[in-house]
Amino acid sequence: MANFTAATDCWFITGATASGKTAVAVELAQRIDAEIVSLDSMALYRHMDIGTAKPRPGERGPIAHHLIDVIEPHEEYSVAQYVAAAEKCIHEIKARGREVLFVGGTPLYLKGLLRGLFEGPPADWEFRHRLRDEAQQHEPGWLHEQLAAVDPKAAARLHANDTRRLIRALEVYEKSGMPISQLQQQFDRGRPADECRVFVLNWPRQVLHQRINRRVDAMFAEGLIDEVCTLLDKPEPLSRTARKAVGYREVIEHLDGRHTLEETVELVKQHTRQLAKRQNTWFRSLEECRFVPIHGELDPVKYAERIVAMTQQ
RNA sequence: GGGGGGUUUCCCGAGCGGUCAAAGGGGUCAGACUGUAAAUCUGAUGGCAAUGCCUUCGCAGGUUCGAAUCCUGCACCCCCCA
Repeated sequence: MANFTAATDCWFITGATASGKTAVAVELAQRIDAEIVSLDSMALYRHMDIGTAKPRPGERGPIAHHLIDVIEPHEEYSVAQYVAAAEKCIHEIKARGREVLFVGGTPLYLKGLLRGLFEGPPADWEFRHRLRDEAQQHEPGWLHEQLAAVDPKAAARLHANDTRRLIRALEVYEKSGMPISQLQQQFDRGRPADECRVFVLNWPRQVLHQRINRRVDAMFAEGLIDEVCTLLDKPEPLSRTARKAVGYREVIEHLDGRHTLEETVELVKQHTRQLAKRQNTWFRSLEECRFVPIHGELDPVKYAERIVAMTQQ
């Protein structure tokens, strides 16, 4: 049985990084009388503008945007916080009588909205660090064995090297007394694409790569390096998420003297392509997604209208 | 001109007579992913009619039952002396 969530009847425009989501979304929002909610784990951060390709005020048109610039670069965040914040947005926007249009390329957040999250304990970083340190004292498969003892079903799904997920599974068991495998069952069931409005802008791979390359060059031209310097000058250190964002991580390494500027630009392009690839793996795996093939130059009006038409068939 | 080091599979780089289609890393391809997700983890990666066959370690020869590994010559690159 498919599950219903607050986002079940919302609209979504997603797709790999640099696929032109913002432009299409602004056109679509005007046609369906929607407000936009960002579906992007990095646009949440204030002061990270260039490297996240955050839609600038000028690109947002007359449309209200939500969940952009809501946390500081030193703050940590989580899917659960995101989903909670997004559901609040949904209720408020609906109360104003408008449609809700999610726009962005963070597939985990997408899945969380579409299928809901299980009620679990929040992250306990002290616990995680302790477990991680303890694991390092033991043989490589130790964490996996620990989990297999309390939650064999979860252990069977996780690779012995998947430290992060093994630790979270143990954390859930420790805090709630329940095996994570028992709590997280709703996530496997999706809804058929034609019952949803989840649209994935889908470019031929080579063209997407060209768009990525051009965008990365533009980011450097617009001052990505200065933006990173400003972030590093802040009294609070960057959060682990912010620090590892594509574009930021490489520039930090460059400022550290690890790569030349030229190498850095190339690395950012390469890592952005890899990100796009992983995003597409997600979209292929989610039955809710409908792919919108893009040909030639992106014409936002044309594709916004095409998407509206797709929902009227 | 003399002496020394080097040339390895897409890239970097180990290998220094058999167990080598060749470690490791990168890239690429594919997959996973529920409180870090632009993160993290996994698998594949010379070719093929594929429990085997064929091609590959700068080029051409040679030694050997057997060579990426030893010898000879040639080409290119680097370093030192002149």
